[in-house]
Amino acid sequence: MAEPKTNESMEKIVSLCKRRGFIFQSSEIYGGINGFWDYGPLGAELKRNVKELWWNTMTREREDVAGLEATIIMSPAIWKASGHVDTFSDPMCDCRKCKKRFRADQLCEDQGLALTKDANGKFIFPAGTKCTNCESTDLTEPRPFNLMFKTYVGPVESEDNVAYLRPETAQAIFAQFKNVMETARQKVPFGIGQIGKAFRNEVTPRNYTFRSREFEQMELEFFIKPDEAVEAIHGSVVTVPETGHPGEPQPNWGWQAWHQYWVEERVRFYEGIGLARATLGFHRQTAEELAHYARACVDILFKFPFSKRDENGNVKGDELEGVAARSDFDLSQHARFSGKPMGVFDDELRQAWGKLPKEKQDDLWRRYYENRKRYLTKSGVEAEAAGKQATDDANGLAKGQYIPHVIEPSAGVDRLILALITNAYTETVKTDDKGKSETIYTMKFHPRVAPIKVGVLPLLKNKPELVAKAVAVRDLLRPWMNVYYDDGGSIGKRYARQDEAGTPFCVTIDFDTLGEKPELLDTVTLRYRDDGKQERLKISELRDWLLARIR
RNA sequence: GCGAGCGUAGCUCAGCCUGGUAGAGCAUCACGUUGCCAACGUGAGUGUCGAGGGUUCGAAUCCCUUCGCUCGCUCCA
Repeated sequence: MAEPKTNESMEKIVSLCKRRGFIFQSSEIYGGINGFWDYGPLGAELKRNVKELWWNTMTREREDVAGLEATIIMSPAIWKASGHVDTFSDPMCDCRKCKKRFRADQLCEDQGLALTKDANGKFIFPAGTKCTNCESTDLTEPRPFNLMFKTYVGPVESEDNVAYLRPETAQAIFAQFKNVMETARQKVPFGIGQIGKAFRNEVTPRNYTFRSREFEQMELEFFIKPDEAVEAIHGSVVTVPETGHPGEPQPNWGWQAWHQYWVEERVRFYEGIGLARATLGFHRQTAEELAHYARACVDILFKFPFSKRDENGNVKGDELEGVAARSDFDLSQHARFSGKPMGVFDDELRQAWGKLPKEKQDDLWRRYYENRKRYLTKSGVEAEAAGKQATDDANGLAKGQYIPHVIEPSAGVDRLILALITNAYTETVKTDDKGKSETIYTMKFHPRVAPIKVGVLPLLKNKPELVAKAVAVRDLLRPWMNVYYDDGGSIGKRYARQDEAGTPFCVTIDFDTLGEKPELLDTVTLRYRDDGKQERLKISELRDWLLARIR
């Protein structure tokens, strides 16, 4: 296994990305804008390929997932229900003396004080508030940090028409859950997939494109039955080992099996586009890290050049994707805030329930009741109302009704692009006959994601027959894949150019193609990017040969 | 947001200390050449030296502000 690349190589990677047209800084001619990035010609192709592979794998090739493409600006009520309006606007302050940063409300609380607001809604520290680190009272005034981009719908800027650019794509899926389920004729368990832009006003965009303010997500919300329903129908809920792929989905899977299934499915996806398991890392969130409603969350990490080493010198990696088991929190929140029912009716559950012995019914009823009550209480519903609502919910379960739970594999496209780029980046030192050495760069992309699939090159450009034949081969392949034709400079230089672009195959039209050796008429030289090896292939077989390797 | 460092051609960088209106290598383009891995020849283009302001007869060079990048702190639901 290759050693994780170091931070020095990061600078060279950034430089190559610009030089070859993978990634540019946004608005560069005006001095740039922090946290925003553009994809150049090669980057745009790479990203399209990745998104298309995700879309195909997650939706088209599955019976149980449907797609969605929702708007970026949605009703602000969505962000109240999701909790983003509250958690994304903490007041922050800095200590001018020791330079530590605090959440202003927590800082006050730690000292038995309370943060207040003045008449204008500005946060005010109570007298005597000091830094808990160095005891200094020289604190900057508390400023609200809103991590959501704000705008106004309609031409008048007033508090009544504030809207936000979505900070994640997931909520649109929950909001359209019912519509999608009905029109796609799906039944739980099923999923809704979406690819789209999201925006976060990050405090510090860092590490090249890794943490950007505008970014793209590929998210699946996979809706499953609550474990109590599975147990009612199948007698028990099967659990699977916490490592390894659990195999094809089974009807008696509970959230734990589905969660493990999606973690492993996602790892397969990454392996399928060239990220070996050894380049990935995993982080299973601890009970303290988990949100109160979450059952589990496994982050899939990639070992970036900038990733930190732990005390043992091991690189853990940074997050590409989080696979979260989010219980029924999201749909429940939208049911409460919108007043619209988010539950589903499950005939199989209704019939199975009727055949259960009384003790089993009571046990399941009680457990479902407790879960619902815990959720409602945690969400601030007062005890009596929560008890009543939970009773209704548990009675609903007995009639075949429940709010689906959800497993959420949520991936960052731009982070994945950066992972693919750093993973592909390879330096080779080459020494020529005269002992002069130079470093050559190869982007070893998996053919499935490579921006250019094949370079088509006439051996010499001053031989019209070679050029004409090469143009014909280019036009033959063009409807099927991204082809790059190049006749500039020497053949070696053109190979090198394609190596830097990460083109997995080059096809050279030479004198044998024209029939200099009659038995080789209409064959071409096929050259591999990674080892420079060559073989001969008939032009008539070229298209299928390439398609088999790039799909 | 705080602190430190940096910003000169598409890329990597020299020049800045000790002010006198800009250079190298690579890359790019054209023509020629080239019988398979960055060959060669000739020619061409490119910078308001990140931006704005100040000091000065004169600023890439000194000072201030600002934007961007890197690192540390912080943040990352």
